[in-house]
Amino acid sequence: MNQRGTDTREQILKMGSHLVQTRGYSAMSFGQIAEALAIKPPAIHYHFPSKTDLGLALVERYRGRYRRWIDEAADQGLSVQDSLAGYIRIASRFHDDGHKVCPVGILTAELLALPDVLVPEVRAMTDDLLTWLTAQLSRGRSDGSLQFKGAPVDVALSISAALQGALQMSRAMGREAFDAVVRQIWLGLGVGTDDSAGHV
Amino acid sequence: MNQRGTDTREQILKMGSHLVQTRGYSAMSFGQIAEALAIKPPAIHYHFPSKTDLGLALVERYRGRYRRWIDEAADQGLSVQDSLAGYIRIASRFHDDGHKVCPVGILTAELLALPDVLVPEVRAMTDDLLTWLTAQLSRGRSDGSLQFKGAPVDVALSISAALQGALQMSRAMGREAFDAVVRQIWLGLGVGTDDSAGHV
DNA sequence: GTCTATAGATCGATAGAC
DNA sequence: GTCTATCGATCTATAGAC
Repeated sequence: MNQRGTDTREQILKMGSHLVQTRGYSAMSFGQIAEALAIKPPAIHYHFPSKTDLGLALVERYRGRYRRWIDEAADQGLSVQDSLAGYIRIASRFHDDGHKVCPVGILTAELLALPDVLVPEVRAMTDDLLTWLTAQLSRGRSDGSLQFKGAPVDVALSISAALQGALQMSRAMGREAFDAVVRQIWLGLGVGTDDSAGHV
Repeated sequence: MNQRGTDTREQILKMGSHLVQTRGYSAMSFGQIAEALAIKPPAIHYHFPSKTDLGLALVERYRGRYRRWIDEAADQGLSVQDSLAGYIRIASRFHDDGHKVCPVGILTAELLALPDVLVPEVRAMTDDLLTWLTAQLSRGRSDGSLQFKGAPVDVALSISAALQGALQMSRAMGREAFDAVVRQIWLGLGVGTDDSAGHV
């Protein structure tokens, strides 16, 4: 209820999310979060009893935000191409925002070092993403706005894997690497390279 | 020179490589390596003064092994398709060997948490991979064994990004996820789905 | 080459004052 | 809600015996 407290909890989540997407879950610590928020590490334990609890809250937060984004896109009645462009734009913004990577990418990369309770949550988050993307691809093939070979679920897997890998590799190879992968994604969907890739 | 010592150094590298590809560089520790090798942590410092030195040696090892693999493939005069199948098979074996991921994938995912001196080495390793793959794709397009849209370097980026992402995601979604991405890669290269994906 | 002993830092976590 | 104080574990690293 307390205004300050609620804000601190949110700031912890925000900083935790930032650290996960930049340094990874293993390299994220209460000390780093506390320093950034100008509080002491034990204060975090009041909001999240353990690091595992914080990790769980972060994954739930990612899932919630993603679900909200999906609902908004549905409410706006976006075309398949615009929906996909919006999805790709999220990844693009991750890169521009301090070379962040996809939460699914970093958390699956670290999966074997994560607390056990986090694993099913990461799986569910990945599943959310794939279910939505597969539905969009099916819709696009049906309405003729997309042309591609293979099963929609296979293409959804390929696109999300490529985007995650591209975000990670572009840290070493630069933004052009990410843009190149986006170009190939649109090419593979039979969509011209005009502005479909979506600029900011 | 000492036989035991040389062997220990090699075993450290082997275990370190395993830990990097399963848990990540941040989560890899001298303690874990020492325990697996039935030695004490300080013994590792004799072979590698610091964890950074071990990290550097591991990246050099990855690069060396990859270069050797490339040379062997070149010596055997493999076709483009067989070369690509071999490359994909490496990734496939990673997954089967304890759900390992691609070293480039995990190290770029953790790049912002790595010691500075490791960054250019990871970049060079990534560049090695892309240079070879781009050359293979160009050769395949020239000799007519591959058909694809876009620049060879863009396709190389897309394929390697997709494979890295697929290895990571398949930890959460199972091997079928990896196989699906491999199918789409071959489809995108205009190659039938016969045995080109390479079994084992 | 590997050991014991030890240092110093950081980590996640708890108790209890305020 | 946040603090100080403190704990035990783990981590990287060094010194010196064997």
